[in-house]
Amino acid sequence: MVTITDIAAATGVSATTVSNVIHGRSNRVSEETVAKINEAIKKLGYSPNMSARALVSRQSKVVGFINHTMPTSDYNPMDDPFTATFIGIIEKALRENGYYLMVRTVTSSEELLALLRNWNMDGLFINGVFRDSFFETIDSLDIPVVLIDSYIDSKKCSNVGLEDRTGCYMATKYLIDHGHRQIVFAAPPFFEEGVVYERFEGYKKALKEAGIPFDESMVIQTELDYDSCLTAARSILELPGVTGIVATADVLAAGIMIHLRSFHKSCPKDYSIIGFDDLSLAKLITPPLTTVHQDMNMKGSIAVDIMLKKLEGEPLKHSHVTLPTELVIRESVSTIYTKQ
Amino acid sequence: MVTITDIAAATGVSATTVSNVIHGRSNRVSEETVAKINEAIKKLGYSPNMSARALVSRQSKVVGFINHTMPTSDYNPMDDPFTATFIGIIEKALRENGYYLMVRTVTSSEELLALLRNWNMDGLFINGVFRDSFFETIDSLDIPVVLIDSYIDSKKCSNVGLEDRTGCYMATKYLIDHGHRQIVFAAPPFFEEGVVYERFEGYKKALKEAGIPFDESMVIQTELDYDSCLTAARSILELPGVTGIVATADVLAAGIMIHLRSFHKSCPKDYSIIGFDDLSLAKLITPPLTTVHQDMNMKGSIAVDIMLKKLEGEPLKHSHVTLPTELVIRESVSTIYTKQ
DNA sequence: GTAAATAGGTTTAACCTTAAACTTACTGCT
DNA sequence: AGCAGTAAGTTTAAGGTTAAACCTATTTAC
Repeated sequence: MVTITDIAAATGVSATTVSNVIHGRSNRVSEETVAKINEAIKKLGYSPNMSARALVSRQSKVVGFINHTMPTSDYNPMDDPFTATFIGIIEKALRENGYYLMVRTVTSSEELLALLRNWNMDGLFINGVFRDSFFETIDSLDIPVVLIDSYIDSKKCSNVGLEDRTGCYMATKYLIDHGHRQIVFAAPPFFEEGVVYERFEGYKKALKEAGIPFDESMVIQTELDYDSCLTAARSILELPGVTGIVATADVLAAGIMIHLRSFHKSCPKDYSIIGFDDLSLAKLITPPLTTVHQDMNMKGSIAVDIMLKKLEGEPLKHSHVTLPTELVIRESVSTIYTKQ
Repeated sequence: MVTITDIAAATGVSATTVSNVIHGRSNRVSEETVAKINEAIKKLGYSPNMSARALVSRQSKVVGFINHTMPTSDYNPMDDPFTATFIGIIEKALRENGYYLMVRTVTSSEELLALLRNWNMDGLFINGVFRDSFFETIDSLDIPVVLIDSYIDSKKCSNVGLEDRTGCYMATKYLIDHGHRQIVFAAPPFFEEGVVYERFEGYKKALKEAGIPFDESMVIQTELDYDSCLTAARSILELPGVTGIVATADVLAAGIMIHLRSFHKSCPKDYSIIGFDDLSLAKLITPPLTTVHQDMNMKGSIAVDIMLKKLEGEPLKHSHVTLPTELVIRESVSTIYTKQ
């Protein structure tokens, strides 16, 4: 391993002088020496030992991407295509700015705190649903934190999220405007807080505005995998009069659609379905899925932009960003003409 | 920050003794002291400073997940759903064994070497196509390396891959067995080496066995995004007599399928299509896609298993693992009856 | 002409952890 | 009694880097 001392020895100066050159403090070093040192660095192939730097400077240049899950869950958070895309985007931006990305799943506050002590991380992206107790831990940290899709109110932590409520409101309203009155809300079982809660509120708001009474039995809780969608489809079949379905994820919409078809119910003839996310999948299924679009690239680049500004100590005005959603109209919704 | 010295002070012993307890070398410490120290660790909330450990021990407990791309490319390697799932799987296993995962994209040997010097990584997963020069660098490393889907022959590096050739052979043969003779091979433009090359060989082998002359014009090079699939579909339409399509990715198969439909060509009536990967997508499109299945969870867990064994210094017998593929028959292929 | 400032450095100590070498008190054996 | 062996530690040095304090020769200011 080539160290700063090796460079110093090779150029006949002290380690500190090499360090000064590396950090661009060249006002303290003659041009000639700077040139000599840079040459030696190149020739000997020196790169800094980040551990030593972290130890002395208490800054590691490591940013964590944290997934928070329940201890019991063996759900793979990376199965979500958005999480993955997101990581790709932030890794690139961090790298271009001299930072490194460590990916980690934690199940408790203690694990998170231990992780931070382990690595002296400079900043944190935190993804996933979490309880209030976990939030308190996050809010007490003194490093930059950017939350993703979190609905917890914090002065310190930034958040990058979506107009979930409005998005789902638009989707539901679109169905209502097309004559649907009996509309199922299909979602994974996280109604108490966060993204699903907000979307649920949007759904209920659209119903209320149209004077349609909210019916608890219209809520279908389901996991997102293919088999769970079958169960969801069965439940929907048992509800009389349903013509519309709002699903909080495209995979859910697509899964329900395909299983309904296996029961000889077609979309949009028998059921009109709207998804959420606008995955590439949405265009590829038949019929193409009407869905609420979210711009993942935007989400990623805004999140990393906030992080980098925080890391460089720039003051931020808007650190709670809520990105707009957009209803993308394709062919999974039909109009119902009611006799009147 | 609570350090080992704080624990030492709190319990009235030396730092070394605390270190010994932490590392389970308790034969050198009395039971009473062990208990006292453990209590203090818990109470004060000590976790080791990994930087200091790495500095002195030259082992960082960091494993890198490296994507190799061309410097010019702004393709996001994480957009591939497999890469993401893979990362999720290995992160979990590494975590359970006391390791940390750093995700990084590199574009050259120099970047990789610098990264290794930066962090003293203990091991490396390397993903993506790479040239021979890059391979030489990898092969010269003295830490465990597990390659993913690489076809470069190395004694030192392990590899976890797929029976790509056989998979694509089966797909092509399946089309031939169903009466198809004019079969397009659609793939991204990496034919010189690696995964695509192997699949291409499988395609040609099936053709040859059936006595069908290979026709260069049947090869369609295309990127995987939705719009590129349109171009690919157009090219296919211009080829007279084509009835079958082998695509090296499900997204490609699905994209071509949907665009062919926009030209009023249906699958499997006008074109029979086979994909590769068996993404969740494959079940959700219409018609459900016949495709070559690969078991990503298996791939991930085998890869991380090899890595962990290597990290613990266990000797390995089989470190080049080629996972079998399986043709999953759905509904995107029809039989052609030729008059004779 | 002399003090002050500046250029261009060097020396030292610290960051936290660990391995190696060293110490001390006691037990057991002959 | 004398010695080896062991239990239970401690001390020291090292790992690579950096900030703070220090040093020396030359230049500038008046």
